Amino acid sequence: MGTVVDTQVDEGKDNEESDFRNIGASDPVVYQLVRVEGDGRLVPATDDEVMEVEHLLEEDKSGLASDEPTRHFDGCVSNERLPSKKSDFEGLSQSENAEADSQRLNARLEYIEVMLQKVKQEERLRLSSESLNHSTKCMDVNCQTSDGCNETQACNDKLQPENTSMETAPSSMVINGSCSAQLGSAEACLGPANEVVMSRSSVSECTSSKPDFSILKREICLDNLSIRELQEAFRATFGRQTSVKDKLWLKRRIAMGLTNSCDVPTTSYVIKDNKRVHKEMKEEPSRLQKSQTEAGSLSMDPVNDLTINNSQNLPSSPTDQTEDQQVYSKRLRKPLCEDDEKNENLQMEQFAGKRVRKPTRRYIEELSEFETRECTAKLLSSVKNSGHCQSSPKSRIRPVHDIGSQGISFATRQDSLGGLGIQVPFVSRVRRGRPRKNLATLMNFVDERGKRDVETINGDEEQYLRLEKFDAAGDNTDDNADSRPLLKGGVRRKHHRAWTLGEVLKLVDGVARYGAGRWSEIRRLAFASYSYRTSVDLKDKWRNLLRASLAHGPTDKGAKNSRKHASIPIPTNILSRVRELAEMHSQTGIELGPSKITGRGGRIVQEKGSGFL
DNA sequence: TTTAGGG
DNA sequence: CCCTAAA
Repeated sequence: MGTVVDTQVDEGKDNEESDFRNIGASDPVVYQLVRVEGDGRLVPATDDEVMEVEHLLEEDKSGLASDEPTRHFDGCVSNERLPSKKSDFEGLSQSENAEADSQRLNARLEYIEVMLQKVKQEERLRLSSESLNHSTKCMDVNCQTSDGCNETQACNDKLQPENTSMETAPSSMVINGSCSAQLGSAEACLGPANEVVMSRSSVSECTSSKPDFSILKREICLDNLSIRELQEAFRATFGRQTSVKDKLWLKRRIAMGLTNSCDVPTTSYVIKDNKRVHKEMKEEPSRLQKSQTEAGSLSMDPVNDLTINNSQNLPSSPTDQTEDQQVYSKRLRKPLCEDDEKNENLQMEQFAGKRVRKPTRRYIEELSEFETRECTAKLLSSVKNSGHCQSSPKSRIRPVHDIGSQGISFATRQDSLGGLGIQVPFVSRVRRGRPRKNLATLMNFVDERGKRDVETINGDEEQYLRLEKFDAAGDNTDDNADSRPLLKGGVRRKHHRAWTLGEVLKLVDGVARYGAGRWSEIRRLAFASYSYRTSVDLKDKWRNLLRASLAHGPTDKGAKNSRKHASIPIPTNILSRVRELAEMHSQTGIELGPSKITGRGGRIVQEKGSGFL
């Protein structure tokens, strides 16, 4: 048994790995102190490892332990990369520190324990009177399955990590079919450890004998707690009341508080270079292992670790699906009874996937505020997401289809939210305009030259640069202007594309040529290369130009670049030209009604031409 | 679909 | 930029 926890370190399995370590000021890998049975010493272990151990413990406890599990375990572990870091840990006397730490923790836990007990009681009474449905059921199931199912599935998960088509999904899925309840609950035991159990406490088991128990040997299975209990725990932990009713939130918070760390189990993904990288702190080892390599490259700094887990941005490729499946199955750990009406909130969990940062309590609390806001702000409703944070009954039933159903790919961008540099999903707006409807799917593959336009980097200079580019490159076919997938019901907004001087010029020219109002034509002819500008855009822009020109100086001399804010300071000359065109147009429009038509040939342009050009 | 306007 | 009414 004890051997199990053996944390071997492989410093630089591969370069990436080592880089990862070096770069990250803080280690993204979560360590838990695991008490090695036998000598009782504490050793740091990754969640994955703990997870492994858990199975064993579980078995032992249940007495059903057989050699098989162990065998699996060994196999798994040996294969794992065990990314534990020995050197960086807590200094030399890690075990000592650990001891002290865990003691403090224990104290707290005990307190909470008491509180919970109390609440439990009440809860029970209440429940009994209500003739519980799920919760009770769940718990029961939990008991029975915790031994057998658990390990079985766990092992399966590991044994066939790669093999994950719908059909071959881990046993859990299969089982799910026959008795979804069981499955869900079965995971409960594993779940706690992975999901929201405080680390740094000796690993203990979720006893099957006490399914109903949230507290087990220094470990609290928050998963099994009711909201109320969680709140209670929260209070115990933070010393203040909370009205939050979101279980996940509470659990996370509590876990954070107890562990005094932000390394609360949460899955997070990072999308990088069109590749989705998983950063799973407490997920299946094999997966973790795989992703870590990639993840490593991403974590240039702690901040990067604060990535939010969101769906993939690429069209679901086979691999993606596979991965999702896996994740999905893993996620099953969540007891059914948890789902409740909180599905929505569950998604918050993903945004809460912040890590690696000074785990001060203060931070934790602040974070909570932040998260809350953030979550509500963008409720990612992709099923997938919900699947990540927790499996909802629904998602459980239809794991894969969600990918397809959405058919939308997500991209992430660095969001400055809270200055945390969080990865948030790109919410894109499908252009209503005709141009790229169909391109949407292709967009992802289009190389993003146009992307450099990305949000006016630095205003003016950039603008001008672009102008030049425009002249040089002439046509930058970037159709994928907004390859930002749209969020389900979210606010979709077309990627804001600042107008470049070049565009403005073209527009003006176009107007001069074809006349204002013939936007579609202008667009077609003059903006052929700017697929992202629709006739409406042109129209709007023109309107703005006009407004600007008239505004700051019909006198012509008005302000040159009285624009202090964003966009391009449109050169006065252009503005005046605009105004002229406008005037001319109004004239021609009214008086030269017919000429307007002929204007095409006769070129009202001339007039304007004389003025400029 | 394209324009024109309001938001 | 978005959304819509009109054409």
